[in-house]
Amino acid sequence: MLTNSRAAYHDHNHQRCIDAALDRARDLCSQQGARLTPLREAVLHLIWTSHRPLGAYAIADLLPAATGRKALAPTVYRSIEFLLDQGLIHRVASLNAYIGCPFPGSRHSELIMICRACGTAAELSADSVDSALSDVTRRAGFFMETQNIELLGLCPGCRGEGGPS
Amino acid sequence: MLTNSRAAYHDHNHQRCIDAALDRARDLCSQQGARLTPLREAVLHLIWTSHRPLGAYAIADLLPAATGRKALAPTVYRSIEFLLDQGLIHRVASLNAYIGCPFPGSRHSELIMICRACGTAAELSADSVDSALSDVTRRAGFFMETQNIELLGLCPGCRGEGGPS
DNA sequence: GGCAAAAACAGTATAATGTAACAAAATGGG
DNA sequence: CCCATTTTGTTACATTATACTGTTTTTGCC
Ligand SMILES: [Zn+2]
Ligand SMILES: [Zn+2]
Ligand SMILES: [Zn+2]
Ligand SMILES: [Zn+2]
Repeated sequence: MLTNSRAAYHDHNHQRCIDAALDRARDLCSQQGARLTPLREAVLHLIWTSHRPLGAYAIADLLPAATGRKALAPTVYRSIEFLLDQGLIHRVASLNAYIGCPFPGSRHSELIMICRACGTAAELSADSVDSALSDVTRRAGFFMETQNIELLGLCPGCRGEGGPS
Repeated sequence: MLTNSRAAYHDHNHQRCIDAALDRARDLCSQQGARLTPLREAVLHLIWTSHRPLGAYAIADLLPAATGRKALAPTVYRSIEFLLDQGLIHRVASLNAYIGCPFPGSRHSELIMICRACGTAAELSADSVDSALSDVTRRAGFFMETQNIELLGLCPGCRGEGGPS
């Protein structure tokens, strides 16, 4: 089981998350011959500002303060497309928003747990889920290629405060 | 394992799918004291026209021919909201579209298999997936409430034609 | 360095999806 | 029938995303 839930859901030194993500991104891009330009890196940095998915127009609003240059929708979406292609971020379809991938480069299933109270999202990849999915879909005659799993619920912190026991 | 993949992915008498869905809808709504008005029933009927998810504006375009009255976005979205609340349809977030639920009324996980070639979507509910998900999310400290699983791949028909063996 | 090709970026306009707010009509119980 | 509630119609607008055109920047090559 591979997950960043520990960091996402508890107090932690988030600067280390950011630094690690940017380091991984630079490594991966140079390996792939992909160009992590200042703009793209700024967008990735913004997405990693927190563990909450960030929308494209929110990124556009935040970019000027981060880079000094203003950015309109197409510019932001081009960067997002690049980051998606490189596997550095994921799109959260149910929120129309984007979240940094904590383990890019490694093949992993895409399962996102979203807290409905605080909005924090953590990613999780587990063989047990993957094999259960492969198994039942194959029995249904379906050849699964990609998966998009978005779970809504309560994170450990928000569960304590007035949520279920 | 509960699924409508057999019907969705193979030749079948689709009129029976439609009739059965509308019958179930009428039953459930009368049980719940919910009002399945002509408009709402027409929207449900349109969504059941095929096993491909249908967008809200496509429904708006098709409604006049189906009912004689024109329908604008808010009207369509209100009917959609009603049908979602009653569990008669599901929203497919990755497509911004809506699909009829083949087993409304019964508690079931929401797992949709979408063929990227023909667009057909089938629903599947399996205990093995549910328990694997509950297990790994609980271990991650997450209290799962609702799930939205959208799988992309190839249906049996499209897999044969030039797809993988 | 100078130059051509490719890539990235900027900007305008517009498409597609979804919602807020209020008016009008239908429904159903006294 | 009369009133309260629900449903539907209508206008306006918000949000998310893309098509397209031209400009700038970068890159590889000489
Ligand atoms: Zn962090
Ligand atoms: Zn990931
Ligand atoms: Zn059918
Ligand atoms: Zn269903």
